[in-house]
Amino acid sequence: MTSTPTSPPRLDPVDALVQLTFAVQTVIGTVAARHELSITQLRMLGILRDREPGMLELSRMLTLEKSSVTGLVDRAQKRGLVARTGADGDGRAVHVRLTARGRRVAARLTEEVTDELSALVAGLPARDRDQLTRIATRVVYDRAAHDGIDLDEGRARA
Amino acid sequence: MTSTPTSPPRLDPVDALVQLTFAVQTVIGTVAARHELSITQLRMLGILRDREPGMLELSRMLTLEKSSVTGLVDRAQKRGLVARTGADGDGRAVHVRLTARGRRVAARLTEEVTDELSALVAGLPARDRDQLTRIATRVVYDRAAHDGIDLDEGRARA
DNA sequence: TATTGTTATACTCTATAACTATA
DNA sequence: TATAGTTATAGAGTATAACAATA
Repeated sequence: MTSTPTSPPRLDPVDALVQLTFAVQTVIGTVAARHELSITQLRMLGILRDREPGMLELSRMLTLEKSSVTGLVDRAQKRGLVARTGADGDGRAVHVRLTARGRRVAARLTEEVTDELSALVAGLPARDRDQLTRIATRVVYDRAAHDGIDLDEGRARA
Repeated sequence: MTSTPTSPPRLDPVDALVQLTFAVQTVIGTVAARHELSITQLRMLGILRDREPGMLELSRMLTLEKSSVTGLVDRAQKRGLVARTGADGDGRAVHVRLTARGRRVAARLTEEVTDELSALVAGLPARDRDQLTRIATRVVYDRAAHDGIDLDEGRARA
């Protein structure tokens, strides 16, 4: 033991970030499982809240192969959460959108994740919570810019 | 567009945390995939760096069913990364430990994750990186305490 | 009886490769 | 030819339930 009982714990920067991530993933996974959904399905529903992407577009957003997305959408569709719509002018393209039921489920998931993540950071001083949000936002935007992705692209509204 | 070009983006606190998490998971997943490992296998190897837990203990640390861990350890064992050792006094218990090869792989994974996560936060001012580490550490320790888990329990050394 | 671990079974998730249909 | 999407196939990951062995 090199630390005294009162010294604040100090994790390795990488460990801290990784373990924070696993904690958040566990929270999200628990919420998803409560609705018999996987984290991937939850992510997809989250994405579809304000977009109606094509399959390929969706695969890029989820960082998955298009064939994986076929199965993902198949299963969500079978459960009445999403629908495929034959698109605009392109006879090949298919767009994916939430059904009314999917929208209700997505809203509920958002609520529950918000509640549980709020609980996760409830022990932090308000100032630290703000810092965390600010810093996380910056990392996310920096990364998106680095990857040439516009986070607001294709959204229904800003 | 409600924001001016120069206003810093401001995500919803929950979105920011969730998206940061997905970004980190993507980084970890990429490193793992490079070695043909899943994130779960990577996590397990990380845990085993300084512990030799029983199967049940391991399942708790990974938040998985014990039967899931059986398969996980089976596959890692088949690849020569871990070994099962019949334990101390208890004839039922099995302990899991890294092989020499597993240890080398774990070290390499740690290195690569460190490099890539460093890149992820490289755009942040040093002060923000420190804040992120401090806040993440606190969340992780708070959560562990909340769940009655001692993060240093069972470790070879502090 | 309770605990530790494995086995049997059934899904979901994922990728690769080959395919269909449209552009 | 190129692009959007699906199908076929195979393996990993996961849970539930039933089981074996030890405590």
